[in-house]
Amino acid sequence: MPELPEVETVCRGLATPITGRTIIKVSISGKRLRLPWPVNFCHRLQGRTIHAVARRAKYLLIDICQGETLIWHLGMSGCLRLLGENDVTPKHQHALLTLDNHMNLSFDDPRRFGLVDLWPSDQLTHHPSLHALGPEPLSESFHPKYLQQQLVSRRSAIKPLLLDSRLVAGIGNIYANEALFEARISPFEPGCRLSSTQCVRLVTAIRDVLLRAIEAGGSTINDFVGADGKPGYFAHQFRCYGREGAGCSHCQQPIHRLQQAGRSTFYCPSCQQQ
DNA sequence: CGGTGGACCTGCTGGC
DNA sequence: TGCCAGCAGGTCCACC
Repeated sequence: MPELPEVETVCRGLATPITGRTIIKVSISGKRLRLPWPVNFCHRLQGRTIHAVARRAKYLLIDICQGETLIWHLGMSGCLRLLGENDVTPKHQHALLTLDNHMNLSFDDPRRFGLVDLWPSDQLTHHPSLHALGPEPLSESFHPKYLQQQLVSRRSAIKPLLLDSRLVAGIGNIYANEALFEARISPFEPGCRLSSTQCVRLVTAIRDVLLRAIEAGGSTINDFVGADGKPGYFAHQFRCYGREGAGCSHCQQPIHRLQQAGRSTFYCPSCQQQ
């Protein structure tokens, strides 16, 4: 579910309502997520005031003052949202943070691929999950020349390369497919064979697709909702992802689907030729 | 070193 | 209706 635009949607949705609030009570399911729960997690959060909410790649960073930051990853199926006192408890809720205005920050994650960690704020770049991340795709450091430099020695196909967070952080399967479609580049093209023109088109397409998705509040496929519980609407704008057999919006030829490095790749064989 | 495939989990869908 | 296979937005690790 959550790729960069979905995490950005959650981040923006949480920032105003929770910044400045104090955590008065914490409970967890105790079920293991991708990492074990931090030692004394509940106790360490109680009484702390939320100072800021930010995003890095697909990680939410919640600064809880006194020099510590909550690192929160939603995995494949995680939802982090605000619930009122009378809202129904989600079926797979693993953490509940009660704030001093009696709102509850609820983390629900059926597949338990999510990650929660507590880390010194001034050491965030050394966190094992954050230290090797490449540039943010919406930042100025992700530009066509950078991309081409990174690809010059990479012989594998461009699609799986876009999912490598060391090269560029936060692009997932949906937006890799959509960006390559928009740039009219074959997902099977070896990275090192992309021309500088193609790199320009690809960087532009990645930015465009991500920005349009953020504007639409992310993509809801089965269950994604923002911090306010509302779904995202970008799935309505998918041009290739999940559209196997449907007509390409440019040439009307059917969209194909293949497995590539274990993940589904959707593409138009006519518009995205090698 | 670079690339692939499996593992981690649960839930949904479609076919029989 | 019920069972089963296949699939899913992410990341890490072992293996070639």
